[in-house]
Amino acid sequence: MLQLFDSLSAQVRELRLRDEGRASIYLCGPTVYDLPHLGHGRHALVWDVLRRWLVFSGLEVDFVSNVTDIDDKIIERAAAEHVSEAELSTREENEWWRAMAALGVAPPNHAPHATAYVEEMVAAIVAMLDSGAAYELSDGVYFDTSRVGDYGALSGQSLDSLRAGARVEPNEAKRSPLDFALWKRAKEAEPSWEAPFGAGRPGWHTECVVMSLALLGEGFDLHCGGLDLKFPHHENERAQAVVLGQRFAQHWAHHGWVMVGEEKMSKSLGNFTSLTDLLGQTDPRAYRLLVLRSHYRSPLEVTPETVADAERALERLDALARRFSLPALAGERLELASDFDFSGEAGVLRARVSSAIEDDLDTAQALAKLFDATSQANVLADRGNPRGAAQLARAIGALCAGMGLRLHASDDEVDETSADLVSEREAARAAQDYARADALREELSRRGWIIEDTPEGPAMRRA
RNA sequence: GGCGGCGUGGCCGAGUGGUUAGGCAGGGGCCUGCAAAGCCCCGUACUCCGGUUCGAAUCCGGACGCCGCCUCCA
Repeated sequence: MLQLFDSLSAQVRELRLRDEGRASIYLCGPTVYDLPHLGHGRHALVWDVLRRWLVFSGLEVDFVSNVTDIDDKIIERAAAEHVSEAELSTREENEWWRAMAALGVAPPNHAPHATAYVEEMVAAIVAMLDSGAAYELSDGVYFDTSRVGDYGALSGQSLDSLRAGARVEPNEAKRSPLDFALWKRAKEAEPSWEAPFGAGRPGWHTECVVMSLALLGEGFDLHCGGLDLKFPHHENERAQAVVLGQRFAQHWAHHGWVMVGEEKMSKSLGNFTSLTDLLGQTDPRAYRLLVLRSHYRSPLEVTPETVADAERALERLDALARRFSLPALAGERLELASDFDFSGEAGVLRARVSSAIEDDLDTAQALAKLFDATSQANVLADRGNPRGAAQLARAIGALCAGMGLRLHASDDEVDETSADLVSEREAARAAQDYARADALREELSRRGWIIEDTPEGPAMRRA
């Protein structure tokens, strides 16, 4: 079973499943007020890979990822654009799913919206008020962090040291600067929901704890998200679960940043590249490859150079797919190992890749094994073992698909004119008119085709 | 100030107490009409200073540099 770093115990340990054969995972999703950037892309890809691998390995996976569709940022942005909050969040959410689809990220089994769970959140807040873990101020309801003895456990800090580091809060009425809003009373013209403690909207931290428990139940297996969510967001979710008396996530996992030079990419720093921009000019699989070949907890540098590097690396795998005419493992369903033949060398490879991934999601190591196997398959084919080579190549394709990376054999439709040019070139070559043959290859190149002469004849692919 | 992380060959980027990471780029060769793809060979890295050890880039201590969280953030 998978060994995974757990942020709460601060060690790599086995991901234990509450229900045998079934994993329950919650991933904090986007607040939809702006375009997703490369950091969100990494976030989605890292956990998509984990999820796919579990499915590939034969587990049922309940994967829940929320959409925050009401929040201060949404209200601000909507006002600035003179559109309704709903209009803005719908638009941006569509953009999000478009980007996810382009990246090949499988949709969650559930994508709960904050606005659809307000009733449940109100009930939770009432319970916290009743138990004295929450208190009311003029502008809303706040959580009393002093009520949770081990507040800070997730971030490895004590209440005192957190308090010492807290910056001055605008709301001086809070009992502690660490206390956070469970409910914000509505100001003029803001979207709001009725509640016993006054009309308003839920705080962000309440949404995730309520929705994860509602959909996955108590003691679900894994809660994951970006490192920046560890504190305060996840800490606060956990604190609420504690005072609500509900068993919460049994394992916490956080992934690292996308870096721009020496800085974290973030919306606040304004140094971000939108996913839409990247996907417009790059094969999305190259970004997945880039993410896969670094460790999920390490910072990852994304520059035009590293992206181009990944594109060329991907080309090596695609070349393998072409050489062995690997079937396109397409389709919306997640791939299953049981659909493939992993006997012999293929099984050895599968074991290597599995043990790498199960070692705290060491996809870089897994990929290294796949590249080794790529050489191996090519060598086998070069040395007269086409069957062994093809079997290994199929395993490589399947294992890549298990991580969500689909290799492309060339299945480009060759248009009639180009096909004629290819025939002409073959004729020229047969007549040893190489000047003519090269001119035709040049012509095909201008038409966007790369032509390779193989023992089986000319092979065409899009440049 | 508190907490956490990082520093690897031209670039990206894993990992590890002694045995090849991997990719990309580069050089040489084979194959090819020439290419492409593929194969073979080549660089011999781990911030610095101490220490532990038969042996450390890997463990310990220190120094320097950098990053992040402590406020919204994947």
